[in-house]
Amino acid sequence: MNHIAHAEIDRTPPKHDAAWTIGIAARPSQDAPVAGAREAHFAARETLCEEGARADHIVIIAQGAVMLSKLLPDGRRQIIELLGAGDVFGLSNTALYDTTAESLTPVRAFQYERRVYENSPELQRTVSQKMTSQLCAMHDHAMLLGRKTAAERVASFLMGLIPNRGGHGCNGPDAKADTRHVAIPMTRQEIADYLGLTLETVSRAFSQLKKDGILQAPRHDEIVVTNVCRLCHLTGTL
Amino acid sequence: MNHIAHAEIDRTPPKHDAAWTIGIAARPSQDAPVAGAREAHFAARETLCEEGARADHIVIIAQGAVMLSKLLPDGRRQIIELLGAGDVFGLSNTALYDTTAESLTPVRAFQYERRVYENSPELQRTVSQKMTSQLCAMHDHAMLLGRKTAAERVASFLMGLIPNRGGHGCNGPDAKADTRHVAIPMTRQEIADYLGLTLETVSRAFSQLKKDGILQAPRHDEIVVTNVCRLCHLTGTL
DNA sequence: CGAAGAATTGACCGCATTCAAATGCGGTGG
DNA sequence: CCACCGCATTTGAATGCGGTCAATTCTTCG
Repeated sequence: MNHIAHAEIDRTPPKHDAAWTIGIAARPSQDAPVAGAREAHFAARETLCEEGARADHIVIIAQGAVMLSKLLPDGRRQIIELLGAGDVFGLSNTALYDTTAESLTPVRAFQYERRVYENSPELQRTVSQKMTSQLCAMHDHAMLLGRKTAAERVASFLMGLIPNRGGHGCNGPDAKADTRHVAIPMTRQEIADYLGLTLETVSRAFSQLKKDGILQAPRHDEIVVTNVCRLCHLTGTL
Repeated sequence: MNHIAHAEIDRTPPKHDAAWTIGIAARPSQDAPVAGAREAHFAARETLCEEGARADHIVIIAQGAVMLSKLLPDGRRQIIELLGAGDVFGLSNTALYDTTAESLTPVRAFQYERRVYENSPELQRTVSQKMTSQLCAMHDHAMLLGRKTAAERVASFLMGLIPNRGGHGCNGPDAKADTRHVAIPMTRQEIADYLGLTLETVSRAFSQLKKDGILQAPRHDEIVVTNVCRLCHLTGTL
Protein backbone atom coordinates (compact mmCIF):
# COMPACT_ATOMS: atom_id res chain seq x y z
CA MET A 1 0.00 0.00 0.00
CA ASN A 2 1.31 3.35 -1.02
CA HIS A 3 1.19 5.78 1.84
CA ILE A 4 2.24 8.69 -0.26
CA ALA A 5 -0.59 8.25 -2.72
CA HIS A 6 -3.07 9.21 -0.01
CA ALA A 7 -0.79 11.34 2.11
CA GLU A 8 -3.11 14.23 1.54
CA ILE A 9 -6.85 13.85 1.56
CA ASP A 10 -7.13 17.27 0.01
CA ARG A 11 -7.52 16.98 -3.75
CA THR A 12 -6.76 20.46 -4.98
CA PRO A 13 -5.00 20.45 -8.33
CA PRO A 14 -1.20 20.41 -8.11
CA LYS A 15 -0.29 24.06 -8.18
CA HIS A 16 3.21 25.49 -8.03
CA ASP A 17 4.47 23.84 -4.86
CA ALA A 18 5.65 26.15 -2.11
CA ALA A 19 9.42 26.33 -2.09
CA TRP A 20 10.01 24.45 1.09
CA THR A 21 7.50 21.66 0.79
CA ILE A 22 9.65 18.57 1.05
CA GLY A 23 9.61 16.04 -1.70
CA ILE A 24 7.54 13.21 -0.36
CA ALA A 25 4.43 15.36 -0.08
CA ALA A 26 4.36 15.80 -3.84
CA ARG A 27 1.78 14.08 -6.01
CA PRO A 28 2.59 11.65 -8.82
CA SER A 29 4.54 13.37 -11.56
CA GLN A 30 2.82 13.91 -14.88
CA ASP A 31 6.12 14.34 -16.69
CA ALA A 32 6.68 11.98 -19.57
CA PRO A 33 10.01 10.16 -19.55
CA VAL A 34 12.75 11.40 -21.84
CA ALA A 35 14.28 9.12 -24.47
CA GLY A 36 16.62 6.51 -23.03
CA ALA A 37 14.52 5.85 -19.95
CA ARG A 38 14.19 2.46 -18.36
CA GLU A 39 11.17 2.18 -16.12
CA ALA A 40 11.80 0.47 -12.79
CA HIS A 41 9.62 -0.51 -9.87
CA PHE A 42 10.65 -1.00 -6.27
CA ALA A 43 8.86 -2.21 -3.17
CA ALA A 44 8.91 -0.17 0.03
CA ARG A 45 12.18 -0.32 1.98
CA GLU A 46 14.41 -1.40 -0.86
CA THR A 47 17.92 -0.08 -1.36
CA LEU A 48 18.00 1.59 -4.76
CA CYS A 49 21.66 2.50 -4.74
CA GLU A 50 24.45 2.59 -2.23
CA GLU A 51 26.86 5.25 -1.06
CA GLY A 52 30.27 4.50 -2.51
CA ALA A 53 29.04 2.28 -5.36
CA ARG A 54 29.81 3.17 -8.97
CA ALA A 55 27.43 5.94 -10.00
CA ASP A 56 26.34 4.69 -13.41
CA HIS A 57 22.68 5.68 -13.38
CA ILE A 58 20.59 8.68 -12.56
CA VAL A 59 17.00 8.15 -11.49
CA ILE A 60 13.91 10.32 -11.78
CA ILE A 61 11.07 9.36 -9.45
CA ALA A 62 7.65 9.10 -11.08
CA GLN A 63 5.77 7.98 -8.00
CA GLY A 64 6.57 7.15 -4.40
CA ALA A 65 9.01 8.40 -1.79
CA VAL A 66 12.76 7.89 -1.46
CA MET A 67 15.25 8.89 1.19
CA LEU A 68 18.92 9.64 0.61
CA SER A 69 21.27 9.00 3.50
CA LYS A 70 24.93 9.01 4.42
CA LEU A 71 26.79 7.11 7.12
CA LEU A 72 29.83 8.02 9.18
CA PRO A 73 32.32 5.21 9.85
CA ASP A 74 31.12 4.91 13.45
CA GLY A 75 27.52 4.36 12.38
CA ARG A 76 26.04 7.81 12.79
CA ARG A 77 23.50 8.32 10.05
CA GLN A 78 22.12 11.45 8.45
CA ILE A 79 19.15 11.32 6.14
CA ILE A 80 20.07 13.98 3.63
CA GLU A 81 17.03 14.42 1.43
CA LEU A 82 13.48 13.18 1.25
CA LEU A 83 12.41 12.82 -2.36
CA GLY A 84 9.08 12.35 -4.06
CA ALA A 85 7.59 12.38 -7.53
CA GLY A 86 9.60 14.51 -9.91
CA ASP A 87 12.77 14.46 -7.86
CA VAL A 88 16.07 13.12 -9.11
CA PHE A 89 18.95 11.27 -7.49
CA GLY A 90 22.10 9.43 -8.44
CA LEU A 91 23.95 12.50 -9.65
CA SER A 92 27.49 12.76 -8.40
CA ASN A 93 30.54 14.85 -9.07
CA THR A 94 32.72 11.78 -8.63
CA ALA A 95 32.52 8.28 -10.09
CA LEU A 96 30.68 7.07 -6.99
CA TYR A 97 27.28 7.71 -5.45
CA ASP A 98 27.64 10.06 -2.52
CA THR A 99 24.49 8.82 -0.76
CA THR A 100 22.46 5.67 -0.28
CA ALA A 101 18.91 5.74 -1.67
CA GLU A 102 16.12 3.72 -0.07
CA SER A 103 12.45 3.58 -0.95
CA LEU A 104 10.03 4.59 1.80
CA THR A 105 7.03 3.42 -0.19
CA PRO A 106 6.59 1.47 -3.41
CA VAL A 107 8.36 3.47 -6.10
CA ARG A 108 8.00 3.83 -9.83
CA ALA A 109 10.96 5.52 -11.46
CA PHE A 110 12.84 6.13 -14.69
CA GLN A 111 16.51 5.23 -14.81
CA TYR A 112 18.99 6.67 -17.28
CA GLU A 113 22.54 5.59 -17.86
CA ARG A 114 24.96 8.26 -16.85
CA ARG A 115 26.38 8.29 -20.36
CA VAL A 116 22.92 8.90 -21.78
CA TYR A 117 22.38 11.74 -19.36
CA GLU A 118 25.67 13.36 -20.24
CA ASN A 119 24.75 13.37 -23.92
CA SER A 120 21.13 14.43 -23.71
CA PRO A 121 20.56 18.20 -23.53
CA GLU A 122 16.85 17.56 -23.12
CA LEU A 123 17.38 15.34 -20.09
CA GLN A 124 19.91 17.76 -18.67
CA ARG A 125 17.41 20.56 -18.98
CA THR A 126 14.78 18.58 -17.10
CA VAL A 127 17.19 17.44 -14.43
CA SER A 128 18.57 20.93 -14.11
CA GLN A 129 15.18 22.22 -12.98
CA LYS A 130 14.71 19.41 -10.49
CA MET A 131 18.16 20.04 -9.14
CA THR A 132 17.44 23.70 -8.62
CA SER A 133 14.43 22.83 -6.49
CA GLN A 134 16.36 20.25 -4.53
CA LEU A 135 19.25 22.63 -3.99
CA CYS A 136 16.83 25.20 -2.54
CA ALA A 137 15.32 22.50 -0.35
CA MET A 138 18.81 21.63 0.88
CA HIS A 139 19.36 25.29 1.72
CA ASP A 140 16.27 25.27 3.89
CA HIS A 141 17.33 22.03 5.46
CA ALA A 142 20.78 23.39 6.26
CA MET A 143 19.10 26.24 8.11
CA LEU A 144 17.00 23.71 10.01
CA LEU A 145 19.98 21.53 10.91
CA GLY A 146 22.27 24.37 11.83
CA ARG A 147 20.02 26.75 13.69
CA LYS A 148 16.60 25.41 14.66
CA THR A 149 15.60 23.91 18.01
CA ALA A 150 14.24 20.39 18.30
CA ALA A 151 10.64 21.61 18.50
CA GLU A 152 11.13 23.84 15.46
CA ARG A 153 12.66 21.00 13.48
CA VAL A 154 9.75 18.67 14.12
CA ALA A 155 7.21 21.40 13.37
CA SER A 156 9.05 22.25 10.14
CA PHE A 157 9.16 18.60 9.16
CA LEU A 158 5.41 18.21 9.61
CA MET A 159 4.65 21.45 7.78
CA GLY A 160 6.78 20.16 4.93
CA LEU A 161 4.34 17.28 4.57
CA ILE A 162 1.41 19.64 4.13
CA PRO A 163 1.28 21.07 0.61
CA ASN A 164 0.05 24.60 -0.02
CA ARG A 165 0.54 25.68 3.56
CA GLY A 166 3.30 27.59 5.27
CA GLY A 167 5.77 30.01 3.80
CA HIS A 168 4.90 32.34 0.94
CA GLY A 169 2.57 30.01 -0.89
CA CYS A 170 0.26 29.59 2.09
CA ASN A 171 -3.40 29.49 1.24
CA GLY A 172 -4.41 30.31 4.81
CA PRO A 173 -6.65 28.15 6.95
CA ASP A 174 -9.48 26.23 5.35
CA ALA A 175 -13.00 27.52 5.80
CA LYS A 176 -13.90 25.92 9.11
CA ALA A 177 -11.40 23.62 10.72
CA ASP A 178 -7.69 24.05 10.12
CA THR A 179 -7.10 20.32 9.97
CA ARG A 180 -4.99 18.11 7.73
CA HIS A 181 -4.32 14.38 7.64
CA VAL A 182 -0.75 13.34 6.98
CA ALA A 183 0.74 9.93 6.37
CA ILE A 184 4.31 9.51 7.54
CA PRO A 185 5.96 6.44 6.05
CA MET A 186 8.99 6.83 8.32
CA THR A 187 9.95 5.55 11.74
CA ARG A 188 10.83 7.93 14.57
CA GLN A 189 14.44 6.91 14.08
CA GLU A 190 14.30 7.94 10.43
CA ILE A 191 12.66 11.24 11.26
CA ALA A 192 15.36 11.78 13.87
CA ASP A 193 18.12 10.98 11.39
CA TYR A 194 16.56 13.44 8.96
CA LEU A 195 16.28 16.20 11.55
CA GLY A 196 19.65 15.67 13.24
CA LEU A 197 18.05 14.56 16.51
CA THR A 198 17.56 11.33 18.46
CA LEU A 199 14.41 9.29 18.24
CA GLU A 200 13.60 10.09 21.87
CA THR A 201 13.74 13.81 21.22
CA VAL A 202 11.45 13.43 18.22
CA SER A 203 9.03 11.38 20.29
CA ARG A 204 9.01 13.99 23.03
CA ALA A 205 8.32 16.73 20.50
CA PHE A 206 5.36 14.77 19.12
CA SER A 207 4.05 14.23 22.65
CA GLN A 208 4.29 17.93 23.38
CA LEU A 209 2.38 18.78 20.21
CA LYS A 210 -0.33 16.32 21.22
CA LYS A 211 -0.49 17.78 24.73
CA ASP A 212 -0.83 21.25 23.18
CA GLY A 213 -3.75 20.06 21.09
CA ILE A 214 -2.00 20.68 17.80
CA LEU A 215 -2.12 17.12 16.55
CA GLN A 216 -3.48 13.64 17.15
CA ALA A 217 -1.88 10.34 16.25
CA PRO A 218 -4.37 7.60 15.50
CA ARG A 219 -1.47 5.48 14.24
CA HIS A 220 2.28 5.81 14.48
CA ASP A 221 2.59 6.42 10.77
CA GLU A 222 -0.38 8.71 10.40
CA ILE A 223 -1.18 11.93 12.17
CA VAL A 224 -3.94 14.49 12.12
CA VAL A 225 -2.79 18.07 12.44
CA THR A 226 -5.73 19.83 14.02
CA ASN A 227 -4.29 23.32 13.89
CA VAL A 228 -2.00 23.87 10.95
CA CYS A 229 -1.58 27.57 11.64
CA ARG A 230 -0.39 27.03 15.20
CA LEU A 231 1.98 24.35 13.98
CA CYS A 232 3.30 26.71 11.33
CA HIS A 233 4.13 29.33 13.96
CA LEU A 234 6.26 26.78 15.79
CA THR A 235 8.59 26.28 12.84
CA GLY A 236 10.68 29.34 13.65
CA THR A 237 10.49 30.33 9.99
CA LEU A 238 7.71 32.78 10.64
CA MET B 1 44.25 42.03 -1.26
CA ASN B 2 42.86 38.72 -2.31
CA HIS B 3 43.28 36.14 0.40
CA ILE B 4 41.99 33.35 -1.78
CA ALA B 5 44.60 33.93 -4.43
CA HIS B 6 47.27 32.81 -2.01
CA ALA B 7 45.18 30.56 0.16
CA GLU B 8 47.42 27.69 -0.80
CA ILE B 9 51.14 28.07 -1.08
CA ASP B 10 51.25 24.75 -2.82
CA ARG B 11 51.28 25.26 -6.60
CA THR B 12 50.44 21.83 -7.91
CA PRO B 13 48.34 22.00 -11.08
CA PRO B 14 44.58 21.97 -10.47
CA LYS B 15 43.64 18.31 -10.64
CA HIS B 16 40.18 16.89 -10.19
CA ASP B 17 39.23 18.37 -6.83
CA ALA B 18 38.28 15.94 -4.11
CA ALA B 19 34.52 15.77 -3.75
CA TRP B 20 34.21 17.51 -0.44
CA THR B 21 36.72 20.31 -0.84
CA ILE B 22 34.62 23.36 -0.15
CA GLY B 23 34.38 26.04 -2.75
CA ILE B 24 36.60 28.77 -1.51
CA ALA B 25 39.71 26.62 -1.68
CA ALA B 26 39.38 26.38 -5.45
CA ARG B 27 41.72 28.17 -7.80
CA PRO B 28 40.63 30.77 -10.35
CA SER B 29 38.39 29.19 -12.96
CA GLN B 30 39.76 28.81 -16.46
CA ASP B 31 36.30 28.45 -17.95
CA ALA B 32 35.43 30.94 -20.64
CA PRO B 33 32.13 32.74 -20.18
CA VAL B 34 29.16 31.60 -22.23
CA ALA B 35 27.39 34.00 -24.57
CA GLY B 36 25.22 36.54 -22.78
CA ALA B 37 27.62 37.04 -19.91
CA ARG B 38 28.12 40.35 -18.20
CA GLU B 39 31.36 40.52 -16.27
CA ALA B 40 31.08 42.06 -12.83
CA HIS B 41 33.54 42.93 -10.10
CA PHE B 42 32.90 43.24 -6.41
CA ALA B 43 35.01 44.31 -3.47
CA ALA B 44 35.27 42.12 -0.37
CA ARG B 45 32.24 42.19 1.90
CA GLU B 46 29.72 43.40 -0.62
CA THR B 47 26.17 42.07 -0.80
CA LEU B 48 25.74 40.58 -4.26
CA CYS B 49 22.11 39.66 -3.88
CA GLU B 50 19.58 39.46 -1.10
CA GLU B 51 17.30 36.71 0.19
CA GLY B 52 13.76 37.53 -0.88
CA ALA B 53 14.69 39.89 -3.72
CA ARG B 54 13.56 39.17 -7.27
CA ALA B 55 15.82 36.46 -8.66
CA ASP B 56 16.55 37.86 -12.09
CA HIS B 57 20.19 36.88 -12.50
CA ILE B 58 22.35 33.86 -12.04
CA VAL B 59 26.02 34.33 -11.34
CA ILE B 60 29.05 32.19 -12.03
CA ILE B 61 32.11 33.04 -10.00
CA ALA B 62 35.34 33.39 -11.94
CA GLN B 63 37.55 34.37 -9.04
CA GLY B 64 37.13 35.02 -5.35
CA ALA B 65 34.97 33.66 -2.56
CA VAL B 66 31.28 34.15 -1.80
CA MET B 67 29.08 33.02 1.04
CA LEU B 68 25.36 32.29 0.81
CA SER B 69 23.31 32.78 3.95
CA LYS B 70 19.77 32.72 5.25
CA LEU B 71 18.21 34.48 8.23
CA LEU B 72 15.42 33.45 10.56
CA PRO B 73 13.03 36.22 11.64
CA ASP B 74 14.60 36.35 15.10
CA GLY B 75 18.05 36.95 13.67
CA ARG B 76 19.57 33.50 13.75
CA ARG B 77 21.81 33.12 10.73
CA GLN B 78 23.00 30.09 8.86
CA ILE B 79 25.71 30.34 6.25
CA ILE B 80 24.53 27.80 3.72
CA GLU B 81 27.32 27.47 1.20
CA LEU B 82 30.83 28.73 0.71
CA LEU B 83 31.52 29.26 -2.97
CA GLY B 84 34.65 29.80 -4.99
CA ALA B 85 35.76 29.95 -8.60
CA GLY B 86 33.51 27.92 -10.85
CA ASP B 87 30.58 27.88 -8.46
CA VAL B 88 27.17 29.27 -9.31
CA PHE B 89 24.48 31.04 -7.31
CA GLY B 90 21.25 32.91 -7.83
CA LEU B 91 19.29 29.88 -8.99
CA SER B 92 15.90 29.57 -7.39
CA ASN B 93 12.78 27.50 -7.84
CA THR B 94 10.68 30.55 -7.02
CA ALA B 95 10.73 34.10 -8.34
CA LEU B 96 12.89 35.17 -5.39
CA TYR B 97 16.43 34.47 -4.25
CA ASP B 98 16.37 31.99 -1.40
CA THR B 99 19.68 33.15 0.07
CA THR B 100 21.76 36.27 0.48
CA ALA B 101 25.13 36.28 -1.28
CA GLU B 102 28.08 38.24 0.12
CA SER B 103 31.64 38.40 -1.12
CA LEU B 104 34.33 37.28 1.29
CA THR B 105 37.12 38.54 -0.95
CA PRO B 106 37.23 40.65 -4.09
CA VAL B 107 35.20 38.77 -6.67
CA ARG B 108 35.15 38.59 -10.44
CA ALA B 109 32.04 36.98 -11.82
CA PHE B 110 29.82 36.52 -14.87
CA GLN B 111 26.17 37.42 -14.56
CA TYR B 112 23.45 36.10 -16.83
CA GLU B 113 19.85 37.20 -16.98
CA ARG B 114 17.55 34.47 -15.84
CA ARG B 115 15.78 34.60 -19.18
CA VAL B 116 19.08 34.07 -20.99
CA TYR B 117 19.86 31.14 -18.77
CA GLU B 118 16.50 29.54 -19.37
CA ASN B 119 17.01 29.70 -23.13
CA SER B 120 20.63 28.63 -23.35
CA PRO B 121 21.21 24.87 -23.40
CA GLU B 122 24.95 25.48 -23.35
CA LEU B 123 24.72 27.56 -20.20
CA GLN B 124 22.37 25.07 -18.61
CA ARG B 125 24.80 22.30 -19.32
CA THR B 126 27.61 24.20 -17.64
CA VAL B 127 25.50 25.20 -14.68
CA SER B 128 24.15 21.70 -14.37
CA GLN B 129 27.63 20.36 -13.68
CA LYS B 130 28.36 23.05 -11.12
CA MET B 131 25.06 22.35 -9.44
CA THR B 132 25.83 18.67 -9.17
CA SER B 133 29.04 19.46 -7.34
CA GLN B 134 27.33 21.93 -5.07
CA LEU B 135 24.52 19.51 -4.32
CA CYS B 136 27.07 16.90 -3.27
CA ALA B 137 28.80 19.49 -1.12
CA MET B 138 25.46 20.29 0.51
CA HIS B 139 25.00 16.59 1.22
CA ASP B 140 28.29 16.51 3.05
CA HIS B 141 27.41 19.68 4.88
CA ALA B 142 24.06 18.28 5.96
CA MET B 143 25.91 15.35 7.49
CA LEU B 144 28.20 17.78 9.27
CA LEU B 145 25.36 19.91 10.60
CA GLY B 146 23.17 17.01 11.62
CA ARG B 147 25.61 14.57 13.11
CA LYS B 148 29.09 15.89 13.76
CA THR B 149 30.47 17.22 17.04
CA ALA B 150 31.88 20.71 17.36
CA ALA B 151 35.46 19.48 17.11
CA GLU B 152 34.63 17.40 14.04
CA ARG B 153 32.91 20.34 12.38
CA VAL B 154 35.88 22.62 12.82
CA ALA B 155 38.31 19.94 11.66
CA SER B 156 36.12 19.25 8.61
CA PHE B 157 35.94 22.95 7.84
CA LEU B 158 39.71 23.31 7.91
CA MET B 159 40.26 20.18 5.85
CA GLY B 160 37.84 21.60 3.31
CA LEU B 161 40.24 24.48 2.84
CA ILE B 162 43.10 22.16 1.98
CA PRO B 163 42.87 20.90 -1.61
CA ASN B 164 43.99 17.40 -2.52
CA ARG B 165 43.88 16.15 1.02
CA GLY B 166 41.32 14.16 2.92
CA GLY B 167 38.71 11.77 1.62
CA HIS B 168 39.27 9.63 -1.44
CA GLY B 169 41.38 12.07 -3.40
CA CYS B 170 44.00 12.32 -0.66
CA ASN B 171 47.56 12.46 -1.88
CA GLY B 172 48.91 11.49 1.51
CA PRO B 173 51.41 13.56 3.49
CA ASP B 174 54.02 15.56 1.67
CA ALA B 175 57.58 14.28 1.66
CA LYS B 176 58.83 15.70 4.94
CA ALA B 177 56.51 17.90 6.93
CA ASP B 178 52.78 17.49 6.71
CA THR B 179 52.18 21.23 6.81
CA ARG B 180 49.85 23.54 4.93
CA HIS B 181 49.18 27.26 5.09
CA VAL B 182 45.56 28.32 4.87
CA ALA B 183 44.03 31.77 4.59
CA ILE B 184 40.61 32.11 6.16
CA PRO B 185 38.82 35.25 5.00
CA MET B 186 36.05 34.76 7.55
CA THR B 187 35.48 35.87 11.13
CA ARG B 188 34.88 33.36 13.92
CA GLN B 189 31.24 34.38 13.86
CA GLU B 190 30.98 33.52 10.17
CA ILE B 191 32.69 30.20 10.65
CA ALA B 192 30.28 29.51 13.51
CA ASP B 193 27.28 30.41 11.37
CA TYR B 194 28.57 28.10 8.68
CA LEU B 195 29.10 25.21 11.08
CA GLY B 196 25.95 25.66 13.13
CA LEU B 197 27.90 26.60 16.27
CA THR B 198 28.59 29.71 18.35
CA LEU B 199 31.69 31.79 17.88
CA GLU B 200 32.89 30.81 21.35
CA THR B 201 32.69 27.12 20.55
CA VAL B 202 34.63 27.66 17.33
CA SER B 203 37.27 29.62 19.21
CA ARG B 204 37.59 26.87 21.81
CA ALA B 205 37.99 24.27 19.08
CA PHE B 206 40.79 26.31 17.49
CA SER B 207 42.47 26.67 20.87
CA GLN B 208 42.30 22.94 21.45
CA LEU B 209 43.86 22.25 18.05
CA LYS B 210 46.67 24.66 18.88
CA LYS B 211 47.20 23.02 22.27
CA ASP B 212 47.38 19.64 20.53
CA GLY B 213 50.07 20.94 18.20
CA ILE B 214 47.96 20.47 15.09
CA LEU B 215 47.95 24.09 14.03
CA GLN B 216 49.37 27.53 14.65
CA ALA B 217 47.70 30.87 14.08
CA PRO B 218 50.12 33.65 13.22
CA ARG B 219 47.11 35.84 12.39
CA HIS B 220 43.39 35.48 13.01
CA ASP B 221 42.67 35.02 9.34
CA GLU B 222 45.60 32.79 8.54
CA ILE B 223 46.57 29.48 10.06
CA VAL B 224 49.29 26.94 9.58
CA VAL B 225 48.18 23.34 9.84
CA THR B 226 51.26 21.50 11.00
CA ASN B 227 49.80 18.01 10.86
CA VAL B 228 47.21 17.61 8.16
CA CYS B 229 46.85 13.87 8.71
CA ARG B 230 46.05 14.25 12.40
CA LEU B 231 43.57 16.98 11.57
CA CYS B 232 41.96 14.74 8.98
CA HIS B 233 41.42 12.01 11.54
CA LEU B 234 39.51 14.47 13.72
CA THR B 235 36.88 15.11 11.06
CA GLY B 236 34.89 11.99 11.93
CA THR B 237 34.69 11.19 8.23
CA LEU B 238 37.53 8.71 8.46
C1' DC C 1 -3.06 -14.64 22.08
C1' DG C 2 1.72 -13.95 22.26
C1' DA C 3 6.01 -12.19 20.50
C1' DA C 4 8.89 -8.74 18.38
C1' DG C 5 9.66 -4.34 17.20
C1' DA C 6 8.46 0.58 17.63
C1' DA C 7 7.32 4.28 20.48
C1' DT C 8 6.87 6.58 24.84
C1' DT C 9 8.39 8.14 29.19
C1' DG C 10 11.58 9.01 33.01
C1' DA C 11 16.07 10.10 35.24
C1' DC C 12 20.51 11.64 34.66
C1' DC C 13 24.47 13.38 32.08
C1' DG C 14 27.39 16.09 29.05
C1' DC C 15 28.35 19.06 25.25
C1' DA C 16 27.51 23.24 23.47
C1' DT C 17 25.40 27.65 24.64
C1' DT C 18 24.98 31.69 27.33
C1' DC C 19 26.66 35.33 29.91
C1' DA C 20 30.60 37.82 31.30
C1' DA C 21 35.32 39.44 31.55
C1' DA C 22 39.92 39.84 29.81
C1' DT C 23 43.15 39.84 26.14
C1' DG C 24 44.94 40.59 21.54
C1' DC C 25 45.12 42.83 17.19
C1' DG C 26 44.68 46.32 13.59
C1' DG C 27 44.09 50.85 12.40
C1' DT C 28 44.32 55.87 13.26
C1' DG C 29 46.17 59.97 14.71
C1' DG C 30 49.45 62.43 17.41
C1' DC D 1 57.17 55.33 16.21
C1' DC D 2 54.04 54.91 19.68
C1' DA D 3 49.64 55.57 22.26
C1' DC D 4 45.05 54.81 22.06
C1' DC D 5 40.61 53.08 20.54
C1' DG D 6 37.36 49.78 18.63
C1' DC D 7 36.56 45.36 17.45
C1' DA D 8 37.53 40.47 17.15
C1' DT D 9 39.00 36.79 19.74
C1' DT D 10 40.00 34.18 23.74
C1' DT D 11 38.94 32.36 28.13
C1' DG D 12 36.12 31.31 32.21
C1' DA D 13 31.95 29.91 34.82
C1' DA D 14 27.25 28.53 34.95
C1' DT D 15 23.13 26.99 32.57
C1' DG D 16 20.20 24.21 29.75
C1' DC D 17 18.86 21.60 25.72
C1' DG D 18 19.15 17.53 23.74
C1' DG D 19 21.50 13.03 24.32
C1' DT D 20 22.13 8.67 26.77
C1' DC D 21 20.59 4.87 29.29
C1' DA D 22 16.86 2.25 30.92
C1' DA D 23 12.19 0.73 31.85
C1' DT D 24 7.52 0.51 30.24
C1' DT D 25 3.72 0.69 26.97
C1' DC D 26 1.78 0.43 22.54
C1' DT D 27 1.27 -1.75 17.75
C1' DT D 28 1.35 -4.84 14.62
C1' DC D 29 1.35 -9.26 12.87
C1' DG D 30 1.95 -14.16 12.85
